Amino acid sequence: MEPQRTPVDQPKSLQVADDLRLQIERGDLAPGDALPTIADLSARWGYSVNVVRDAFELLKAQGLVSGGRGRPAKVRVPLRRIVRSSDRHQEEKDLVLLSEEERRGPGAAETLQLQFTATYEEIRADVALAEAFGIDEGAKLLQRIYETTDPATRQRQSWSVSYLPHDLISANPALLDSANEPWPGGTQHQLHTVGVEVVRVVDEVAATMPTTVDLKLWGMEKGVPLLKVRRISFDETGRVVEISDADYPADRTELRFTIPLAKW
Amino acid sequence: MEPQRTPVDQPKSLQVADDLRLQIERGDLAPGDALPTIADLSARWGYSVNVVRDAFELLKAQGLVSGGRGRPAKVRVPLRRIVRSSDRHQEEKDLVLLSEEERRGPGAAETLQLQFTATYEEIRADVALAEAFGIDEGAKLLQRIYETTDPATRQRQSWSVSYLPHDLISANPALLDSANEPWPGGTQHQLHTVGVEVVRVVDEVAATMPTTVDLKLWGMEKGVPLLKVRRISFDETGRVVEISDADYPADRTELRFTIPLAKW
DNA sequence: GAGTGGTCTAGACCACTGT
DNA sequence: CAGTGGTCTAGACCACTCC
Repeated sequence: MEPQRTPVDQPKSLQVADDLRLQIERGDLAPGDALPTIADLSARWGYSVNVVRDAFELLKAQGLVSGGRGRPAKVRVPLRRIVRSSDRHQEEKDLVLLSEEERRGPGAAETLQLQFTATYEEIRADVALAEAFGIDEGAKLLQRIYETTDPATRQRQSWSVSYLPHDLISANPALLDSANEPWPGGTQHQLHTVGVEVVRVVDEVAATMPTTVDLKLWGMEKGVPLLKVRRISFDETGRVVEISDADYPADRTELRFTIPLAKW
Repeated sequence: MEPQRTPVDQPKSLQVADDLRLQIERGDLAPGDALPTIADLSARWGYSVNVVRDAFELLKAQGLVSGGRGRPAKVRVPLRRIVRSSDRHQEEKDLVLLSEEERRGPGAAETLQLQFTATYEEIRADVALAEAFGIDEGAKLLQRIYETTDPATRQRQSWSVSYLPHDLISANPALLDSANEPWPGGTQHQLHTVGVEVVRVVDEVAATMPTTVDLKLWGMEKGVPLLKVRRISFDETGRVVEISDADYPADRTELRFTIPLAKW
């Protein structure tokens, strides 16, 4: 007989992590349940405590476990997700963002109200923006930064920058004043007041991991991606009239796009 | 004078990681550049090598650094992203998925061809699916699993399950045979052959971190989220005619939704 | 205060890459 | 082969939570 090879030869920390992950996926460990302690697992497996700690860290990076520092590690319990729907193409108006079902369902008592801030600034188009708009570099743009926060948890729910060509909107000075936010009807309405009609919107969706800075800024836990949406708005002539970049934490956000289909 | 408090009191591993991150963000370290070696950084900071290793691990989890095992760690170089566009609501047809610009741009010589597999199976609706479709639990469904792979890198590019109520489509036996994939015109066309017209599609987009299993399955690196899309298709009567769940690796995928806007 | 996880050290050994 | 990062140990100390 040949000596039996170790079946998989996985690192010890992976063995421990996978065992716990399977317990979580099977439901043996339910959301909110405390994991066995590090010392416990260390003794049970006969591995160094650091091995178990590495396993915990891996599970946190995978978004399966939360906790720490004095508290036992727990199976992460999913947060309620706010639905960002393309039906209302007016992010500024999105102070109540729950879907119909959720608004009518249980727990709708505390009608989730998000705190809202807007900051305006006039800037000059850099190369990237100039190209995206199809305008000259250095052209004046109105930059607007929006941020929504859940007052209950004091956690940021969204952050976005949007750019509007200045000459598009200078006809209506009210548009240049952030004190008018939130504008009823959103950007669509704002542009309408200066004779621009948005007829098409393209959303590009990506996801990345937050940096250490982001984690603090958003009050996120490790293992939660950031959803990144670049929205480009076009008017009837195909001209780009607004570009916005928005970030949403993936554990509190669901993006919903409703698309009417062309008939076959 | 009071003794000066340490300005931030960050963990050493965070100090090192943040310093490297800033160098990357500033461009001092460009994509593809090798980071200083662990031993090097350890000596320079006067910290234990394990501290620097923790820093590297953090940067990998943030998707900023790739590498390891014999090779020096390097600043991650962004992959080319395949655009999944809502314009073509026929994932089965999406064998060429590059955007217009990319198809015409440089590097379009090797017209990216994805390998495609489909697996059909008849199943019974569980509680969740029954509710989602608004049909009885235990009703027959056609389950189709699609997978696309980039033959060049042998990496999986997408994976999806879709469900169709069996009684909807049994009128056309060809629909039950996976040998007919990829069906020209996709699900829309397939349903059309049995008199069903899809008029509305709702895409729900979320993002999570891949588990250890996913990492191997997709050949992904740490620090890359998975994009998850649930697509629900409705016919003229508002009935749900198809549900599909698709996963895409966020480093190789961009989702694009084009939405025609209602006039103000 | 007892118990939790988080950080860190010093040092060992290994797997892999390049030459 | 030398040099890289990956895994692991044994043990120390700390920050925090809960009783």
